[in-house]
Amino acid sequence: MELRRESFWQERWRSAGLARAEPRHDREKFYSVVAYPGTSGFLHVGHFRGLVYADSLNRFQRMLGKSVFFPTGTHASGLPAVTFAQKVRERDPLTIRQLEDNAVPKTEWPALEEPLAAARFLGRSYLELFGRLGILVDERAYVTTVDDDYQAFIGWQFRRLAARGALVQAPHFSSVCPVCGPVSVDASETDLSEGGDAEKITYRTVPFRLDDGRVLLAATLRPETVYGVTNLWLHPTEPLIVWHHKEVEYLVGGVAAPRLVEQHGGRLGNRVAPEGLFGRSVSVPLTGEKVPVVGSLLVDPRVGTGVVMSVPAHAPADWLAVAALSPELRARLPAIREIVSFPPLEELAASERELLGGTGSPAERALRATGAARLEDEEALEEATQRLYRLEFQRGRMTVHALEGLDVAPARDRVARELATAHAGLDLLEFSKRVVCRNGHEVVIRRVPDQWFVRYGDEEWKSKTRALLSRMSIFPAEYGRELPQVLDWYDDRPCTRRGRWLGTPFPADPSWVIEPIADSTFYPAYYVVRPFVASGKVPLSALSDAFFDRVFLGEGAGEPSLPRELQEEVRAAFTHWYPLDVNIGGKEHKRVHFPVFLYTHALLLPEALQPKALFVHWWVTGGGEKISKKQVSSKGGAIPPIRQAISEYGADALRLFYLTAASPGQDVEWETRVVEAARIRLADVERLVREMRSGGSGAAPELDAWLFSELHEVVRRSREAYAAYQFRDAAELAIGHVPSLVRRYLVRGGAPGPGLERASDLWVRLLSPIAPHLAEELGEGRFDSLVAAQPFPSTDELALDDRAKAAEAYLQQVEDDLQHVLGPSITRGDVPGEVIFYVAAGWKTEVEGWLRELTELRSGTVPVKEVMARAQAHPEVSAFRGEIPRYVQRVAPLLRSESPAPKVDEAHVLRSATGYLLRRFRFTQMSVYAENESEPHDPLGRRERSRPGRPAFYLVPGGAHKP
RNA sequence: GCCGGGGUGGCCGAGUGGCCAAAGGCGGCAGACUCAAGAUCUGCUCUCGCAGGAGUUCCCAGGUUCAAAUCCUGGCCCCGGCACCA
Repeated sequence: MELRRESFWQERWRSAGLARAEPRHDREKFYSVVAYPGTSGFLHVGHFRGLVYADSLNRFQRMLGKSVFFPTGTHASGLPAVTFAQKVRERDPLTIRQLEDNAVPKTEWPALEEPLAAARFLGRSYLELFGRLGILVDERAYVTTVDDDYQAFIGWQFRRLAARGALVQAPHFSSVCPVCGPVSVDASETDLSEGGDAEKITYRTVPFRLDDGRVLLAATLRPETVYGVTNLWLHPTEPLIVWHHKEVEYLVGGVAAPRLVEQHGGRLGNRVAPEGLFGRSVSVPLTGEKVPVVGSLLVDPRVGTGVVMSVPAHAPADWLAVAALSPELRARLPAIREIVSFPPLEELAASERELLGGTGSPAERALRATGAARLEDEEALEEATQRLYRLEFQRGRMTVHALEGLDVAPARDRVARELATAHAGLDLLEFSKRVVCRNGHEVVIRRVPDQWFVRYGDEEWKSKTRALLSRMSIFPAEYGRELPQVLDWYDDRPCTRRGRWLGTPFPADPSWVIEPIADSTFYPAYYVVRPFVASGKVPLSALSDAFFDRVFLGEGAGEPSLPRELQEEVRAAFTHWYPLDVNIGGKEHKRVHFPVFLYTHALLLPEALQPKALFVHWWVTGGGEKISKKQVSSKGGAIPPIRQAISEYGADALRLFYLTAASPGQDVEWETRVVEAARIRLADVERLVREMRSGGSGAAPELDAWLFSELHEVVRRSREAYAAYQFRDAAELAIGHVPSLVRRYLVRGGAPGPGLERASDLWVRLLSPIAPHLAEELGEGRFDSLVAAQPFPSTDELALDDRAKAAEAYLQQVEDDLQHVLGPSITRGDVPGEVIFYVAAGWKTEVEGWLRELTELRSGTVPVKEVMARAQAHPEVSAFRGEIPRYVQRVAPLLRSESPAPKVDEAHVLRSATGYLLRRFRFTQMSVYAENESEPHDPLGRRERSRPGRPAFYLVPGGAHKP
């Protein structure tokens, strides 16, 4: 099939209105969505996996006679389009390459420098690409999240959430570029040039008061160790800065000071040289003990507050630093105290035992185990620290009086709380690594005192969501097992941002913009409304809360400016398409989109309208990683742009690749040779179908009966596969299994004719959800409509003929055996001879039947006696008493792992296949005897070998035998 | 550490008690076709055997079973999430 024919068929589907969803109350419906793409740039081959799954499923459902609704939209909210536009403005090389790859004329570039325009443009380009892959989308429902009507919908949704108590305001720490505004720190790095994988770390601060009233503010991740502090460390030369906060003068490092101001307010004061502090005492919070301040190079001024608690018994670095102190200094420190104990050694794992072997403090023992002897042994010291900290947290128990008997983990929380109550409780948040925004500024963490949250942590709401989940089907099942746990840890989520984001203004305070995850939890509902708005039937001005209450909730009298019937029509459309049958998305949605989607539906809709299934698929990867834009290029990049891939391999080949390269719960590596192989498989299918129709006399009725029986099974299994979201199986049946059946039919002497004509028409329909373009091409002129509008094959169409199937299975077994014996000589074209078959005598069937019964009764032993007893009572079998014991000995062990031989007239099957067998194995002659026929030619005594379903045969050397 | 998923032939990847030496694809080998290459077609692709057989395999070690890639126990390793940590 020529690839340009694909666009021809796409046009035909369009003009036939195949994708247009009309509520049909006389039919079942099917409504699915794919998580809509964001607008960070052009789509690549990694984006289409879910869409192809969805389209195949939708096409299947359509062929079942259902009315199908498949809308899409574009998720333009947030920063991606802003960043994209900016990169266009800057003529960023990678972005320019994308524009060129996607054939965007230079004259249009200036328009894309504006974020909204860029978002809309990208969205249209997505829609166009969907079409090119043959994905049927109802474009009348297409919407972007920056459209006015969508924003009216989101406004309603948030007012509804607020009315149900689902929103709350609380302080929050969010990532901000001090110059450019809020940014999102995540792996996609849309807003960043560096540090997308950074995590937020929360240090607890611990105030140590000097006798002059100033406070040295230490930062720690292990506040419970305050009970083991012997001194404070400061960097020997780095100056400190005074931080004035609520009447207190804190002394902190120069890096931490501005961070603390971002997060807690206050103002900065003078610099203070550290020298003046060395040797002075500070008092330890909670214990009141006095400890000295000491200088040490172990302090990294960039981390924490630059004021470090020294806990030598439990921190290897502190132990080393204390050991290095002069004796005079050393003498001023209080005794080193151990504050944590461990379970007895025998209860620990080997690696833990090794760490804690020997004597001395835990820090000392860890140092010994790792071989770290000096602060400069960075690697070993790091290992000692990591392992000890982890072990203390997991297995340690507090021994200090105030916390005695508590495990370390709860002790840590308790001390943190006590410090917060007794003192200011000023946490310090820090990134785990440098984070830099797109424009090169370092990103900071800023306290936002009045952040809006969606209350996903609310227990009542959560349990409603759990209940919804328990009623749903989740594919693949592993994700279903994972989801309850995801809900367990789900907590309140910030839902608004301030800054130059695209999105809907937050209703209660329009200075906030609703953030991108939060505006995409209920959109399948809006798709139903959108066509009414797009067509002008419902004006933008009518999209009031009263309207949405009426349509989605069935509450209230509706929007007064709209005719009542119209609103009821929209309401009816909503209740027709809802509940959503399935939401399809990639694995990146497992912990973000899908949970909030469930939450929102659980809250807003009654049970009957809540979604029915989730389907999650893994990624298409390049080089083992999620495909990045950098890899995608028309000029020799590892991965071609989707446009190029389509024109090179064709939409159907790409679809087949997505459907068959791996099961959904598995990443699949993009490999052009595999896509190429898919293209070739399709070409084979096409050739074969054309051959099937080349006219001819057909085949023997038994062969047709066999083929139809096999196809009957194929149809049944296909339907089961789609129902279970096993797209790979469905595709493999249509593309792999059917051709092998047809080839067998042909090779068995079947010729094109009525049987194959019929089979081909069925096959074409089977292909339609998988390779829809090819199916149309092969179905052209053979149906009363487009193939995509034909009914999916039904098992009723073809009779299941067990006898025909059994006969063919028997013949294949015989062929396998012959093939095995003849081996590669056939390929080599060696001179074959004559073959003589000996079909097993009837008594063998009888005996095997008995054996099957008996072996079930007495496993393990060979029941010769029982068989003989039965044989005595059986006149026909008893005639062969002499042969039975040997036969039973040989066959009994085999039966356990064999299924019963098909019941067929073996001699008849072999004789009817004579021509075929002669041809296939190039025998010169072939004859068939019954084993107990009077005088078959059998010089080697082969006939004794025969078993039911496994005839014995004798390959006459050189074909010398003449009967 | 907790939870979830996994470890299969040269590679990718199906397979969850017996029709499994294990689908399909990729790669490799041989043959057909071709002036040739490519594409295509056919066969082979764990070891031994060359009369349809035998042996050894599905991370490792045990176990259950007449029968284990599949079930159980223990261990090692990998991935994801959470927790923890620097």
